[in-house]
Amino acid sequence: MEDVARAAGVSRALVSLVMRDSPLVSADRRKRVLEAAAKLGYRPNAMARSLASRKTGIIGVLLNDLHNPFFAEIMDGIEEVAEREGYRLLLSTGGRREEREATALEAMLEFRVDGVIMLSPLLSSAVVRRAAETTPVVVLSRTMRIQDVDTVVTDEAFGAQLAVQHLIGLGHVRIAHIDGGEYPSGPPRRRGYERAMRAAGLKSVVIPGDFSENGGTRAAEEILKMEELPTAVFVANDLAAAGAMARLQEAGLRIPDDMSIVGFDNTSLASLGQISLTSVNQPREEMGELAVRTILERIRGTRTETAHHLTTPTLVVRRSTAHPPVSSGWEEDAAGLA
Amino acid sequence: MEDVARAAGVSRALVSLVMRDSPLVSADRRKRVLEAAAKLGYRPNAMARSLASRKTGIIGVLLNDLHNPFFAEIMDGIEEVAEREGYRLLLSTGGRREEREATALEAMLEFRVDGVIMLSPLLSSAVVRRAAETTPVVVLSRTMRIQDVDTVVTDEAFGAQLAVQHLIGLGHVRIAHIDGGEYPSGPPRRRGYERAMRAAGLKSVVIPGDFSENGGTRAAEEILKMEELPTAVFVANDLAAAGAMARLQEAGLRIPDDMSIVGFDNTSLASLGQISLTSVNQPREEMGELAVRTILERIRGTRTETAHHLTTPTLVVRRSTAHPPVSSGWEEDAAGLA
DNA sequence: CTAATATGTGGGAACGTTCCCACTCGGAAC
DNA sequence: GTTCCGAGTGGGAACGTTCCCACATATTAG
Repeated sequence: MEDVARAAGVSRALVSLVMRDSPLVSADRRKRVLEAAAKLGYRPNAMARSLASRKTGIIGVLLNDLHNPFFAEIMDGIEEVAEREGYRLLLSTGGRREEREATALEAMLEFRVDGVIMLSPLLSSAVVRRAAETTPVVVLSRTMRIQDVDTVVTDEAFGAQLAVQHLIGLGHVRIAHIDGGEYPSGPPRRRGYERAMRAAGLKSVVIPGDFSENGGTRAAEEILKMEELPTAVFVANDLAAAGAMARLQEAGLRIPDDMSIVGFDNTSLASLGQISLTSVNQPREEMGELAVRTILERIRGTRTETAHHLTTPTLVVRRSTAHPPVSSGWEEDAAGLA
Repeated sequence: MEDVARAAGVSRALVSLVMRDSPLVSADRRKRVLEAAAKLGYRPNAMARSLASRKTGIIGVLLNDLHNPFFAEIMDGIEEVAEREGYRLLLSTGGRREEREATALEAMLEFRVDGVIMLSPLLSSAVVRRAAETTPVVVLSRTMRIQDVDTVVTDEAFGAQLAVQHLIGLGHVRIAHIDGGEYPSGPPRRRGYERAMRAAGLKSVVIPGDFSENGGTRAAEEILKMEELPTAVFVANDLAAAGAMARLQEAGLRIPDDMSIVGFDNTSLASLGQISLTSVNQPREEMGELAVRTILERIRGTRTETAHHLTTPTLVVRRSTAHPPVSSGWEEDAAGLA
């Protein structure tokens, strides 16, 4: 910068103003500075800038699992707003392991990011609270009621109810649920399922899962061992639903003729032609955008109360659900129920 | 840091040494410093540290498309080695748009990252060359022969040959290719296909595609319009293969009975039960690890010559390929060829 | 023609570290 | 008992910016 100033025959301060394109510089000098900068191949040092200005212009995003398309789609929304608002993103992955997540978070805090967005974090709420003392924090896709920690979540339980009600409406009565274990969205989805079943006077059957394809496959095996097969399965997410579906088909069941399946998240996986999975949609891009806006309010100090945003899921019907098989003998009763 | 030093009754320099766990500090003082730091909630400022030490301990990773599981799997390898070697990752996405990629790259350079790994970048080689003048650069999954730009690529053409030879071995003669357009891996895969076809004395038929699911679907429509259908299709990547497969099945073709399909990348998509796609495997995790090691050699100055690593693809056979239908009347000729 | 007001411009002190060098101090060697 | 040594410690100058304030210059009003 020193060199650029000298080459352009101005002071350091002026170069600084030009680099941040401040409007208080005359067109003439601005041009001279830019030319000198280009000639010398000068590139501002973001570290020094952040140090001096005490802000980084960076929002940290704690990503859990790069393999789950759900997160990629939320990122689309995050990126768009961040770019528009002139913020950079520092992504980091937790790889579904709490300890690694903590390390990644710590690194972001050492970088003095202006805010942190956590996607479905595994972190204990104590750790999150402590982070929030230092910098604004927004948690996405996990309910969390901590002072000064804003959240953006979908009404997971309601989504589960939509799924169950859709199946009931088709005439299903024996509806099983492959759950997501204790990962953040697991319990609320399970509760939504149980509540909807109870409301319809039906019996809940929960098979443990873990949001992974393999988990879905294993759970499907459990189902195949049941002495009376369900006619429909509501699975905690699309990935597990795909796994379960594959296993059930392999066992000779036709989907949806012999068994209906509903997933959750409506990821790109669900819309694949070969899978064509009925699924509960979350407005992912919108959620990502909302998260950035929420954190910007904090960063800019526009808001100080804690905010909790709840988005509403919808159901997307595809070819994996249909009426239960006639042979099951339940159709009429079920129709009556719907 | 000042405060911590005062609280522990030592000098700033000593605190600095403790924070970097230098061995030249007595156990007694170290303990005192750590306690003071914990009590005051002190967290070193990574910006200041980088500024003073003139290195960041960060490797920038320019990611193209978060939606493609291929990149997620490479990231697994990158993360593992980076973590083990004590480097942080600064991810950034280009979203398959050259301009955004350039912005993201510029941002990394402003941060003075210690090196940049580019995954299948769209960037012009001039831009890459310029970046390489500032900081070590490794390009992954795109051939590039620039002084001081190291590369890690799979032998794409060989992979394509494996795919074609597998189909020929099964007896196919009319084998079409849905290509990847001008995205980095498109041309080498197309050339590999053409070469293998020529070597077998067969006629190449290339349908344009773009590595996306939709592109695959559109290409499949082109195929359906052909007056003599091919009995096998080699698609430039798994995503497009899935799209094509769905469209062909919708048109009533059975896979693999009526038509065989081979993909490329062997992503998690290919192994999904419903898709079960024969695909060319790239050692993704290994490639990620290799990329980090390669860049570390540069960062540490262990090597100064430009390095080009070539990994060898393999074929993973699944249920999407089989002998051509007997009715095609070509089986015997083809068997003779194989 | 002077004073008051816009506009730009420049210098110096932060920002929170690391790095370099000079120093102290206890113990070993002569 | 002096000298020497090395482990451990402390002070001051970077690192490359931004920010604050004072200043120079040109423009306008009285």
